[in-house]
Parts: sequence; C-alpha cells; structure tokens
Amino acid sequence: MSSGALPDGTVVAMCSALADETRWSILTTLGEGDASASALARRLPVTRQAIAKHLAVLHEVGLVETVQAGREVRYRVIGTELSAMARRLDAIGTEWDRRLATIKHLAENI
Amino acid sequence: MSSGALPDGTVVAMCSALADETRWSILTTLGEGDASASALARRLPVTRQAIAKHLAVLHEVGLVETVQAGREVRYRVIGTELSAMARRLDAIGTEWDRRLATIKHLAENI
DNA sequence: ACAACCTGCAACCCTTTGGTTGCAGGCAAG
DNA sequence: CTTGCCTGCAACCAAAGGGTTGCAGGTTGT
Repeated sequence: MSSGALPDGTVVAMCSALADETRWSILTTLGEGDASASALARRLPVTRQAIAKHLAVLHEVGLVETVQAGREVRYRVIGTELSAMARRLDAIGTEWDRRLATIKHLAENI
Repeated sequence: MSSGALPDGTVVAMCSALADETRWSILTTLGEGDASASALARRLPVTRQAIAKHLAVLHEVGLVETVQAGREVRYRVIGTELSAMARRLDAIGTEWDRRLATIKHLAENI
C-alpha cells in the first residue's frame, strides 16, 4: 500500500527539490515563459551559477526540461511529474484521515 | 492565481518537512497507529532525540498532532494539511501543462 | 520510597547545501 | 575577425540540518 506507481525515493527527491524558496522563484518565473539560466539570473537576486545548480536539481527530478535554442539553453517547466506526485500525496493524506475516522467510529460504538 | 488558500511559505515548509527519508519512516510508522517518541525510537534505527526533532518539524507544519496519554506523549498523523497541499501542487502542475498545450496549439495554427 | 520509564533541553560533530568568485570554452552577431 | 554573451567546471565559504551523547525533571508502578 505504501509503494505505488512511482518509486518511493522519487517523492523524497521531488519534495527536496521543492523545499527551497529560490527554486520556487525559478519555477514560477519559468511558469510565465521559457527562459535561459542567464535570463533567470537577471530577474532573480542570485548568481547565474547558483541558478544553474538549481536548474540541475529541478531537471534531475523532471520538473523542467531543456530546449536548445541556438547558443543558449532554454528551460521549460513541466507539470506532469508534479501532478503525479501531488495525486499520490493526496491519496496518502486521505488514507491517514480515513484511518482516523475509522478509529473514532469504532470508539463511538463501544 | 499563484496565491491560494494557504500561505505560500507553507508549501515550502511542508515540502521541506517531507524531504527526509527518516521523517517518511516516522510518518509511515505512525500511519499504522499512534505512537510515542520512545516507541518510535525502538522501531527505527535512530535515537529518540533525533525522532523528537523530526516530530517537532512534522508538528510545526501540521502533519502530526500530539495526544497526552498519561506520562507519555503519543503522536498521531494528520492527512488534512497534506491533502490540501497536494491539491494545490496538482493545480500548479496542471496549469503548467495547460500553458504548454496552449503554446503548442498556437504554434500549429500559424 | 524506589526503580523504571518517558520527556525535554543543551552542547557538540559531521555532512549537506545554497551561494559566491574565478576561469576557460563556444557560438553568434557586428 | 573580433567582440560580446552564454555556457560549463572547479574551488571555496558559511549556514543549515540530521544525528549523537549527556544530563536533569516528572510519572507511573511495585
């Protein structure tokens, strides 16, 4: 029951990727349109190299994909993996609450 | 559109809480039934103090609640917050893919 | 009353990680 | 061709985080 469609370590990896404010800034910025690392560095208060590291992390868990555009590498945000994990988290949370409800229901019928 | 029902920092905090293997071990163990910190320490390969820290983190983001049971403090896993964030993440991911689809659709109609 | 158990707080260590600077390479436009 | 911009790699730094040991305070049970 605890092991679903996507490997268990994936959830931890993706949550780890999402556990950073700067990374969310990058993601929301990319949500407004594809951009290169340098372009992101101009709009955000961090260095290009820092952004490059973050993009590497995001790419590794499948939250962004790269698109070669001439000499620059544009990054595009992908929602599929995120939605997949979200559905799984929702299922886990629901099961926890369902268990809770069952316990309380049993307690009332004593 | 980017600011929903729950504050934005909450998502980062919860993802940060979920970005640790040991914490997931604790959560899944609690999923099988409430337990105290010492009880968890017996079943998991870490110290009770380490578990106490993790439980504090989980408690702060509302993933667990405490129940005083005599001299011991039992912890209970809560799914509501998790499901709420999951739904939000799903919405974000869906919107990203929707934007992508719109771009591609526009590209075909040139 | 005494022993056993559970809790909380504090100090400490090591690893991870977010961020920086610096440098070298490659493609594109003038 | 040369200048500018974008990329990649490496070294380095400081802060955060996971984990441990140690100690003191309360409760329960015998």
